[in-house]
Amino acid sequence: MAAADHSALPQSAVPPSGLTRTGFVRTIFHVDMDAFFVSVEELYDPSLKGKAVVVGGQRDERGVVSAASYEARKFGVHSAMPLRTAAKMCAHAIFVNGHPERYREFSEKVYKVLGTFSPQVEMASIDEAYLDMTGTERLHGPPLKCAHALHERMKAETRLNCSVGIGTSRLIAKVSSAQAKPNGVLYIVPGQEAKFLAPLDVREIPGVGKVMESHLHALGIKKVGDLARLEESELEDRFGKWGLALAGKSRGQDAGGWFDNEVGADLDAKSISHEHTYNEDTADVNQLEATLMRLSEMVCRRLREANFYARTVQLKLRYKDFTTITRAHTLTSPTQLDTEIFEQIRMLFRKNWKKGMQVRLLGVQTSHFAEQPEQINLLESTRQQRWKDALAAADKLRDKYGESSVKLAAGMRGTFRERTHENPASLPGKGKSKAEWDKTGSAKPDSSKSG
DNA sequence: TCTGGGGTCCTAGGACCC
DNA sequence: TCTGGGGTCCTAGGACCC
Repeated sequence: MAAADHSALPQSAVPPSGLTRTGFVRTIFHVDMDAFFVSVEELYDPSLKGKAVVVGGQRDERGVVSAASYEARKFGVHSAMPLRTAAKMCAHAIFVNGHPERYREFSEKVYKVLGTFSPQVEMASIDEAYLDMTGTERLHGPPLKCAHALHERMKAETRLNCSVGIGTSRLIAKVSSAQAKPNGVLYIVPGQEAKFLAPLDVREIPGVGKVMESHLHALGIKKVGDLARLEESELEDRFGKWGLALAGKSRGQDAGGWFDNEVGADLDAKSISHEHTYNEDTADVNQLEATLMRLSEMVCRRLREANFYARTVQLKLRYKDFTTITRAHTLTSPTQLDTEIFEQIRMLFRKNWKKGMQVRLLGVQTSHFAEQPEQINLLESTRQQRWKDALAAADKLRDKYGESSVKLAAGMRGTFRERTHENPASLPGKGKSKAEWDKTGSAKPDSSKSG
């Protein structure tokens, strides 16, 4: 593609300057809950209020911070920081284990409140959402008034604070909600997008992380305004497709990829995975394969819930020194059966694990989903049906009595050993273990389940 | 400071086909 | 013997987000 041929840019779905195809200015809200995990924990334990709180695990554990209270942030603690680092920076902080069920529950409450303002709601993660409020002025009044009403209703219904950003694109809404934090509302008037963005650090643009930031800094580009002054063709030459999107973003446009989707468009999951990091590295084959069995089961269970059949199975293997490999295999016939997924995973593991090498993390990922597997011969399919029935029954038991109540015989041997000394919390009667954190809540809440 | 878990999207090379 | 290009699928790795 010629660099100057901008007609090929991916801007057809949303024309520049926030106009819809029919010519109206789009009004997008981005609603972001303030310190979501911490705030939910405070509702369960009010004594945490106003204190330095770190959610994600205990101070001496292998792991990272999921969320930190504003009090803890004053000491430099932020999410994704190792727990042990956080403990050093903020010795008096209170460390709290995460409770994903609680967050999912509150996420659904949030979703319900948002649904009373617009039919086009899209949960972008467990604690943030986009709303298309285009054309709702008659019903809800002008954007700022509406946003304040939303803010109040959210507080009344969930006892949680949020921040709201309003703009003519997802990008502007998202960036402005971040500027509005905490507990604020910010409206970027149509036409003022570039002016609003110009003084911000390039890092404020969603999609610009550590690496891109340092590339840009090397070019002397620090602020979004610097970026906007550059020629699109130069950005494209240097950074390819991404550079082109970046040029659009610097002017406030939803250029390319997911950003161009209509708000609320139904996006099917592309992959389902589970992984586990050991508290202590191990080279014990039994323990390793038992973990792979357990991860395969967890993944397959979710495949069945979603009625997906996976064609591609991927093993993730991280050694003591943090070097990480992934090895994938694509099946001729898609599946959602524990035994078949595990068989592939175990083959990949045996072929690629360097025997005796200490392992830090194992992961199982499935992707390339199909609705139904191609039908194979009759004998094979009745055999599979029996497995399916058995697994459905097992899923039900797990719902009733907990994740650890049912085990397939093949996974028994090493599994028991692993569970007893590495993971006592997952024994019957002790509730869900941290290892079984299941962030399905990060996807859009499933209204068919909740209502 | 010693680095979680669940995702998405992009790149790049090789195989294979037309 | 030299010389193609395009398209699609698969795999591995990496940046990024919450």
